[in-house]
Amino acid sequence: MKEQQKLTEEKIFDAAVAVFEEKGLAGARMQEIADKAGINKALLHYYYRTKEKLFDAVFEHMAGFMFNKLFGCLDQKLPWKEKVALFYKEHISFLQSHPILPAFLLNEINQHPERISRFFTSERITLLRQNLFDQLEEDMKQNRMMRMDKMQLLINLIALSVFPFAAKGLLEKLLEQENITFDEFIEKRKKELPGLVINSVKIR
Amino acid sequence: MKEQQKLTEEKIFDAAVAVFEEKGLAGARMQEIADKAGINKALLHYYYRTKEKLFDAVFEHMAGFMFNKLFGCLDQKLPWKEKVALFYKEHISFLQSHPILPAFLLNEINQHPERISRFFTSERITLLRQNLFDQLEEDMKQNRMMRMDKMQLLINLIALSVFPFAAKGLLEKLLEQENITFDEFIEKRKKELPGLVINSVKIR
DNA sequence: GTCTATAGAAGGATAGAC
DNA sequence: GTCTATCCTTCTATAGAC
Repeated sequence: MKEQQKLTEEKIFDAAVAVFEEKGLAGARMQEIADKAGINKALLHYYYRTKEKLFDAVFEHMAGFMFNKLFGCLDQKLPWKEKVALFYKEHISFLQSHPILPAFLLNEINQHPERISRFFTSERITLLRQNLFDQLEEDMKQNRMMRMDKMQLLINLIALSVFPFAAKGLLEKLLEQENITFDEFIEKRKKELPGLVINSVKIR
Repeated sequence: MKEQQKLTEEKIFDAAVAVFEEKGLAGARMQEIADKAGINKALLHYYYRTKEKLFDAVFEHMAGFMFNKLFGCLDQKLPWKEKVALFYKEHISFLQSHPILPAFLLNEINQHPERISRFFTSERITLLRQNLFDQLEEDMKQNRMMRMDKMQLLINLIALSVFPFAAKGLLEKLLEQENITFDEFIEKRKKELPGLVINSVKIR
């Protein structure tokens, strides 16, 4: 009954997450999702009507997961240096648990940018300004860091952590030649990035 | 005759580049490529046999285009500071002319990493070591820059320029709220990145 | 709620005329 | 070399029994 239904719907959803993450909307097959969930195709449509609707549910969930986590780290009330340290610690650990999530999201967003409008509301941006940009402005005014465009700084912060995951396939090929694993590379990165970023905006 | 054949094959190829770049292998439709080339589906198969083979030709060409340009900038015999300046000038200008190329390549590489083995040979890596890493090692030894992992530094360099393009759809949504266009954002970035990167590895 | 069987559409590929 | 017409597989979606 209710309990069993929950389980089936969940099994479908989890299988859909796995397949969509790996293959994307266009490349995913309903049959593969059904197989992975241990049920048949008809049940997918019973619970989610269409492939698109199933994908929407998956995308919505994963995008929320990612962005809430990301903004969550940046919203903390902490001095700049500590905020950077916390951000990379938390955020990269999150990415290590979900290594192909960035590639999936970036690709689907490029395909249909309107999908994320709901996550980048003006309220969300206002919050970002209050919790991050105002703080940076204060630090710059006090000469505690180099004056620079705050949005550029935010993108730098994110690029340095997210890009290696978005380019995981490429990076692994590159690292193969150096006899180092992706995980080792990321682990080292997690330690080095905070110092690097703080250094990059230091006034000498 | 020969001349006309060249033109048709070229029209197909160009149309295929446009459609595959936008939709990816799985999302692209032979019909759309044919329409864009101004011919019919049958001709696609006459020239390229299968969708896969057409895609292979497109991918091979675009990947070569991207990586040759990228490594080309880094191979120059120039002091570190000038190399960084040249790299961002050349490389970002290239990306501005091909803004959706990174997203396309990264996605297809994640889907089939073996496709790029041919571009990351041990010879190519050896060249990179000689032309970039050895130089960095020398600069570090002379205390002209902070000691750090050279591969990490290379990825930082690339992440900062490539990520905004790989995340173009997302970034545009974010910038919308700030009333700034993607192009303006990139133009500013092109000016600011060299100083930032050099600063980030400076010894104080 | 879950299954089997199948409809129906889409898309890749080919045959054959010109 | 190029076209029209069509085949055939794949995939989404539904009908209907249990």
